[in-house]
Amino acid sequence: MPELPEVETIRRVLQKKVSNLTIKDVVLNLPKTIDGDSKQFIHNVKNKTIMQMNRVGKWLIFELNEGIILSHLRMEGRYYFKPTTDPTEKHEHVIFYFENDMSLRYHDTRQFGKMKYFDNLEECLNYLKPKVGPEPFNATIDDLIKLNKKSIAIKTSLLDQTIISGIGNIYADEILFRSKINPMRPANKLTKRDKQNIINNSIEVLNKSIDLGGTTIHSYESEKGITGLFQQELLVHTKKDLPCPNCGTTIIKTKVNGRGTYYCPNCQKK
DNA sequence: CCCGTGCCCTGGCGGC
DNA sequence: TGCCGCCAGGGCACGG
Repeated sequence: MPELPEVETIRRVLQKKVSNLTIKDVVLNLPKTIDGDSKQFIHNVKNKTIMQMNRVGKWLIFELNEGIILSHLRMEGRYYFKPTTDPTEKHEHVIFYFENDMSLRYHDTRQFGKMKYFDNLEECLNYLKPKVGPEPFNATIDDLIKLNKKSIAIKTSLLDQTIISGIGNIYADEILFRSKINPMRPANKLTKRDKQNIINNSIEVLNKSIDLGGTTIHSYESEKGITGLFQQELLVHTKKDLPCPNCGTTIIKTKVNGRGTYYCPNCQKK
């Protein structure tokens, strides 16, 4: 489940591997992965060169010498860089073949991820604008003013990418634990200090996770054979029935808006 | 506008 | 050993 640190890790890896490579061919094994006309997509990216990799929130951006590929991994999307001669494996839905006998393969078991082509960066960013709010690194208390009108749980608000972008289910739990805020607390019941704590802890958690190459839970791999080390830094997420590292109280697992949620009932009182 | 629910999908796992 | 149902949850469509 790639969140900002995982996508950033992938961006850094791909930046080294695919920069300056020219796409000689594209094979679409699952056309619905493409948002828009899939035949047109192939035509648009063929013979283009990948100049650099960028990222906005959880969205990955391939900047071509002409045009943009925008990619969202959703739950289980991954990229593998392999020799062209390697046989196609199950769930490799989009394969880019380069001129150097290497290939980039988009692998997605659950088929939730999407790719979309844009003629230029401006169009791509305009598409993202209404979907993606500021990342915690650039967020201020004023960006959280929207929370004042929200009666929904703060955890649910943190997952709303239009308010703050890049946080997913794992980091939301970790950020709220570090901020000593109950995940079910209504967003409009937060104090100014709570909001500042959320921003500060978001920056800290995301940065630390980026440094460690992300988190690995269930299916996530930044690259075949390499797993994220932030897993070892998790304080509450996946820690059901284990003692809180802060006070020793048993960590509870519950659901908030359908999402598995872990918290310490003592440190994160309502 | 605000909010909750269900959907997309596959595979892993627990229970029997 | 096999089958069934549940769970994983990012983003979006839809309905109240």
